[in-house]
Parts: sequence; C-alpha cells; structure tokens
Amino acid sequence: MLKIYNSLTRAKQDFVPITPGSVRMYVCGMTVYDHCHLGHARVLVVFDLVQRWLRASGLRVTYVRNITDIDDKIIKRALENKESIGDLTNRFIAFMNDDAAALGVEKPDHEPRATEYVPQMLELIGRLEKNGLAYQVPDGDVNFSVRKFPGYGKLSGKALDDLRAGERVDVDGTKEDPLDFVLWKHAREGEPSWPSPWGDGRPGWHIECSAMSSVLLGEHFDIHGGGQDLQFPHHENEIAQSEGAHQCRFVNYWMHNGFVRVDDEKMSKSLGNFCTIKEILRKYDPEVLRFFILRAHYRSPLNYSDTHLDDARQALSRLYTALRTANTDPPSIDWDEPHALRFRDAMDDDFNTPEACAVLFDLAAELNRSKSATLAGQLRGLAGLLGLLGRDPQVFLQAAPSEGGELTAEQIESLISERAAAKAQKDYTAADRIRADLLSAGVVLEDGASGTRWRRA
RNA sequence: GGCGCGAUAGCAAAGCGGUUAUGCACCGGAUUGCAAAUCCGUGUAGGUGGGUUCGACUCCCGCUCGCGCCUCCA
Repeated sequence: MLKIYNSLTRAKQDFVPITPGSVRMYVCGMTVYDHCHLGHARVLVVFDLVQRWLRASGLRVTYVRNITDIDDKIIKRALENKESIGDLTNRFIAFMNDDAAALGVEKPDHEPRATEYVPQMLELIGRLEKNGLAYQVPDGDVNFSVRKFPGYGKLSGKALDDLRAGERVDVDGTKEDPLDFVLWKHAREGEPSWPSPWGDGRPGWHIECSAMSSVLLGEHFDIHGGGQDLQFPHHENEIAQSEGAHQCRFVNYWMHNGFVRVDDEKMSKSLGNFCTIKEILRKYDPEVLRFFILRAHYRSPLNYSDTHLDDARQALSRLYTALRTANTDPPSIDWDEPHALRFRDAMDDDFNTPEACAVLFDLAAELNRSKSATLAGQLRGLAGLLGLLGRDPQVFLQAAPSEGGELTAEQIESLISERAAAKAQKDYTAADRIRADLLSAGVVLEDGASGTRWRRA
C-alpha cells in the first residue's frame, strides 16, 4: 500500500485515490523568464518519479504541470531585453523542455499556460465575489479577503494573527487586511492586459493554478505538488481560492519537495546562489544529475557541490559496470523476486528513493557475482522505474562531458592498439606509459581476457 | 516574535526499539605482467543532558547548534 506524506496533515497517510484506479495530480511548474536552476531540476525529477511510480503501481494518471507565462518578473525581463513577452516566454519554455528531456523527465499529460486560461480565472473571481470572498478597491485591483475564509492557514500551519505582514515588505494600504492577496491587477501603462468585468487588467499570481487545475482535473483532485517554498503563500492561497469558489474540498494530498542548497543555504534566485541545469550538464552527464537528485529523499534538503556530483557519478558507474558484465536480458521485472519486493516497499513508503537505490546496488553486487542475465534484466527493469540505467553501459561509461574529454574515442582506440602491440612485445614500459598518459587525460583502461576496455574516469 | 524541520561513521544518505543499510573514499587479501574492474574481508556512526525500557541511533523531555517559512522564489 502506497503511503504519502501529506503536508496538510503533517503525516504519512495511505494513498486512496478519489476515483479507484486513477489519480489526478497537479504540480506547480516554472515561471518562464530565465533558465531553470537546480531547484527546478529537483521538482521536475521528483514529480516525474512520483508520476512514474503511480503508473507502475497500476494507476491511471493524469499529470498536469503548469507554466506561468505572465507575471511581474516576466514583464520586467521582457522590458529589459526589449523583446515581447511571448518571445521571452517561448524561448525559455523551449529551454525548459530541453533541460527536462535531458534529465529523463517524461512529458506531463497537460502543460497549461496561464495566459490561455484567463477567461476561466475571471469566472473564478466572479464566483469568489459572489461568495463574498473578493472585493474591489478603488484603484481597480480585486483582492481576496483572507479573514472571510475560515480555513486560511491550514496548509502552512499559520495562524492569521501570528503572521507579520508588513514586517519585511510594505503593506498595501488599500487592502482590508494586510494579508489579503490580489486576484486581479488593474491595467498599468505598458503592461499586457485583458478585459474583465472589473476593468482591464491581468491575473494575480495564485489564481492561475486554481483555474487551470479545476478545468483540467476538476474541483477536487488527488495530489498537488511543488517546492516547499510554495507552501506559503501560494498553495495556501490556492486552497482559499478554490475552496472558496467551489465550496468543496480542493486537494487530498499535498506534497512538497525540499530545497536544493549551496553551502547549507537555500539555492534561490533572490539569493543569487543558483546554478542552472545547463551549467551543470556541461560538466556532468544528465543521468548523473538525475541520480544525484534521486539518491536523497525528496523531502530532505539536498546540498549541491561538485564533490557530491563526482560521488554520484562514481556510484552510477558501478551500476553500469555491473550491467556491462552481463549483457543482458531486456528489462523485465519479476515482482516476486526479493530485490523487487524490497524496492516496492521502499517506493511505497513515501517514495523512498535512497532505499530503492540501495536495492539497486545490492542487486548489482549479486549480478557481479552471478553474471545472471535474468538479474541484469531485473536491475534494468527496477532502475527503469526511476528513469535510470536506460542506456548501453559502454555509452554511459565512455560519454564525454562537453567540458573535458579532450581525447576522442578514435584517438583513444588508436592508443589502445599501440599499447596492445607493445604488450605483445612484452614492452611493459611502453604499455604502461600509454596507460598512464591516457589516465592523465581522464581515461581508464581495463585489460580483460577479451582485450582492453576503456572508460572515462 | 510566531510556526516548522533537521543533527547518523572521512564524505553522502536510509531503515530500524535488540540481528550487515547503501554509495564514494580508505585499508588488507584474491585476481592481474603491473594496473583497472570484480570478488572476499575490515568501520565499536548516531549533537548534548536526562527519562521510559530487560534493552534506544530508533520513543519522551530539556539544552545546544543548523536550516526553512512568515516577501517574489521549485
């Protein structure tokens, strides 16, 4: 039985879908005005994994991951770049898709863009107004009245009176309560706007997710995910809007992934201590990055450093090396086999991928001993559920990152032939020299009965 | 000030009230021309002070330290 840690109840709970046999899941995706950083990589990979495991468990999944393509930062950036908002967002959506694909992230079933759902947002705001939860202020903004929604704070565990609005940012004096948030912003000079019953304007940040999720998944659905930093205020506000408008429960299970950190500090755009996925992929294979993310539990903080990536690379190489020795049945899973059982238990326990990875290593050790093609298929099969070990081992082991890898495969092969000739003459000095030269170029040789193999160190 | 999370061996990271986590690194052995890979063997980890218990890294309380949210952020 799958258990999921629910942020709403702060406990692991048995997962029971609303509709038996199928799951509806919504994840907050990117605001597209810049390249994705490692934190984005984590959300992408973590919820891809969730989606994969739900499907592997036999559930029909509808997975929605939205794209925010209109907001303050996008407008600002487009202005700075002297380009249209559409050009800017389209460009970064394409970059995001490249990054996601490199990381082995499967396409969600729907990737709605905020700007395509403005009418539905207006409809929602209308309902909120009718339900007495929204009010318009003289300058034209429409706000959500936080005090009128009884459950406000239930997700983030905050009591309204404990929140110190205005402590760190100036309070907008037109709001009835400082914590009220904007549903509709009145149009401003030089900004895009849409017509509405409240005058021209554009949507507030939170309303898009309430609108898109209800259109694509219904007013009440199973799982809503995102980064921990969205828990408050974004998800709290989504609950207020959706439940306030529809008068029914919004989401059963809330999932939040932990932060990526640098030097024990949150990686974020505001702190400026982020590195983009692309930067990392210049030095590391994307599968190494995926493995690095999956080796920690999704709710734990994940500390980034090159040393840790190196470590992950070595570890992943061990798995691929094991596969190399017994090539191999096609990936297939025998769920009665002990490793598979352990793997399933781990994954059913709130997606415990570190434990699932440990099973993979145990399997690899046994594979190294037995050289069993069946076990190799099992290893590939289970790893495949994590989106790992899908490639030919030699391709992974010999892959050169775009930075480094100064020798080409052809050059390496030719030096190996040279060395083979030297070895045949028992000229070990020459042979060892070639091997040492290759090693300093990052290439490791392995002499075996059937000749010499190489891989990148 | 409010609320929440965490502290595990050199590094990374899980489970578990009593029996090997796992990976990287390190050491010894086998193997190898020598290596590499692999196999075999080797680690008296669990912030600190109490408590519960026959027994606690694992449960409870205090303390210390670190982190996060309370503002846009995955």
